[in-house]
Amino acid sequence: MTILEESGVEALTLRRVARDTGVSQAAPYSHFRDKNDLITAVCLEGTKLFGEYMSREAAGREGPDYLAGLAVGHIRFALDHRALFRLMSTTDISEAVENVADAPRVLTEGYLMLANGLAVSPLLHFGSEQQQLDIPLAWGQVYGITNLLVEGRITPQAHGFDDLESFVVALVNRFLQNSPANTP
Amino acid sequence: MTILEESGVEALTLRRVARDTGVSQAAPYSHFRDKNDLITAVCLEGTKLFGEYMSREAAGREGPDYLAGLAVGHIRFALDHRALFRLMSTTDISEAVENVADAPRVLTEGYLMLANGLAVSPLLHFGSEQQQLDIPLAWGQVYGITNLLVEGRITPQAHGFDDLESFVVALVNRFLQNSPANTP
DNA sequence: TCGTAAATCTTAACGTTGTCAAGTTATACT
DNA sequence: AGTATAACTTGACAACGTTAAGATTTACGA
Repeated sequence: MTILEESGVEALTLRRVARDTGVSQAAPYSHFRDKNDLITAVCLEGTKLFGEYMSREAAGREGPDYLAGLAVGHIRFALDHRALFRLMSTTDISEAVENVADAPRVLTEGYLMLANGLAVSPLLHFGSEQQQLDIPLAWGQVYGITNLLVEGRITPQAHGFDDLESFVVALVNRFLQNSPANTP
Repeated sequence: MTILEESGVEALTLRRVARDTGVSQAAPYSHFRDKNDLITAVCLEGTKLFGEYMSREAAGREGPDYLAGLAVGHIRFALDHRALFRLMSTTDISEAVENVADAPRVLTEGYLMLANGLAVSPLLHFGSEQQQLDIPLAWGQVYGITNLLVEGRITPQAHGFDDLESFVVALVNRFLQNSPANTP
């Protein structure tokens, strides 16, 4: 995970890991089935860190603020660990999670934490049959903004904001402002 | 681009391209500076196709429907060409675009077409100073939903829809329903 | 028409990677 | 004490990106 952030994805190689550990080229094969297994393990680590980011930002907040905190944590994690986030976005760890002891904990952290946060947010206290659409909608909103920021396709500066924090907060407020719970 | 869709990204190799063309291993270096140059070229091709998808779906529509068409085209392209979409999402083609003759055309197609579509959509006819936030918000919404669908993290079935089309239409309608232009 | 310059291709080689096979050491348990 | 299991080593293979040196084709002006 250190390699990933210092040298990028293309440097995350089995031989490099072995070299950095001061061990021989084929040694990692005693710990990982193949390279994909290494990547999966890194992604599982990332999932925990991801959950920590979101928990930290959302802690102590309530209602819409809780949701905003999750979004800020989501985006901050992605920007602090771009390569890891990209890797996690395109890696299927579902079959690996089934073989992990603390699978439920891993699952409730990370992405599903956002879904859980949505489930208890005032965004859904509206009673419409369309309300279940708000879960993928809000999830996709955060996920999409995160991706656009990570890939540099949008920037706070291009929209008249000095720092990331204020930009994200403005976006979240604008998003929540549009939600049916706040426009009855 | 055919290789990409039939065998995935890891199969998109200079040597494979040479082999499939019936030419020798180093021949591609007469046409591409390096592998990254190959990828960039493929992404440029993809950008045109991307624009065609969105144009096709949005053609003949107006107002909110135009925006919905763009979204459907966006998502349909990504699902029809997953590997290509993923590659395009994580490739910076900005410096390549500057050296291409029809740069403006390429730019207005693809991602920026969505932004342009937003600029003329009723979503922004509200006069608020926050309106400029709606561009990244709507862009991120479509982009995020697309990613979640491509990576299989959400499915139409999981939300009670039979096919993709109806699911996307419902999402877009729900999204537009929440926009300030429609909740004055 | 001929010759030259550019574009395109070929072969050969280098270093790096993922992966496997065989054998070695160390650790732990009966 | 002996053995099984885990962790490691060396060595090798094919495939990849990339470069160098040279051959071939093509186009085009003298």
